[in-house]
Amino acid sequence: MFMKPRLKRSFFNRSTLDVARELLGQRLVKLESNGTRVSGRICETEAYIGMKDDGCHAKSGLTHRNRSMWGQAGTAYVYFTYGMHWMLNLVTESDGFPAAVLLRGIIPQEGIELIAQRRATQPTDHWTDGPAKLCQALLIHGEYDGLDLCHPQANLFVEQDDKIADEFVTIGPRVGLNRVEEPWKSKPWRFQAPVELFVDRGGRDNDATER
DNA sequence: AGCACGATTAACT
DNA sequence: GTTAATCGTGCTC
Repeated sequence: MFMKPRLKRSFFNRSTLDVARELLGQRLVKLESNGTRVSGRICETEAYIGMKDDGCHAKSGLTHRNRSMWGQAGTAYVYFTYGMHWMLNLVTESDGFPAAVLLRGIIPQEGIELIAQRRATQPTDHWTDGPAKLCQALLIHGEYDGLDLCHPQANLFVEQDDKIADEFVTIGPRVGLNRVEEPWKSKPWRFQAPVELFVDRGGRDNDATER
């Protein structure tokens, strides 16, 4: 099994909307300390863009909590919310401009046994279909805030994988922004790819197990 | 110093 | 569809 290249900083150092769209289909990988790969293909993202965006944490200016958003593209912005949940964002655009893409869902690919353990109380379909759920599955927490995913030795990164064609991408408003004002509340900055697109159609060793 | 609330999840009626 | 869980953060007094 050959390894695909990791996404470079030039991928993240672009318009946040482009990055959010293009991340669909790409593979989020966590390398555990024993070398085990736990990964999934990204199927849902949201863009948060600058201090004017009322839905973006950067709206309140630079604080201890949100400082990672001002970092260079490819930096992780991991924050804690609701007293119990961690969320993973990937910082975009130029160094000094606060913007990031929230990863809201992945389709499990590798390390399934570990994911099953970490998400043991929930059915397969709901292992990684939410921003806090995927952080549970990959054990991503505050120590990852500020991590450079483009550093050659980072144990968390995004690997190149097959793109998702435009015809399959659903674009709509971001979710969970209850008290956010218009026009920000309704900006179509959420990108989704359907789960069916990621099912393994076999073709290699598992033809016999299909059908 | 106090307080309202959150880029959510899981359990429950 | 409704709601408890659970606490750091940012804003007001």
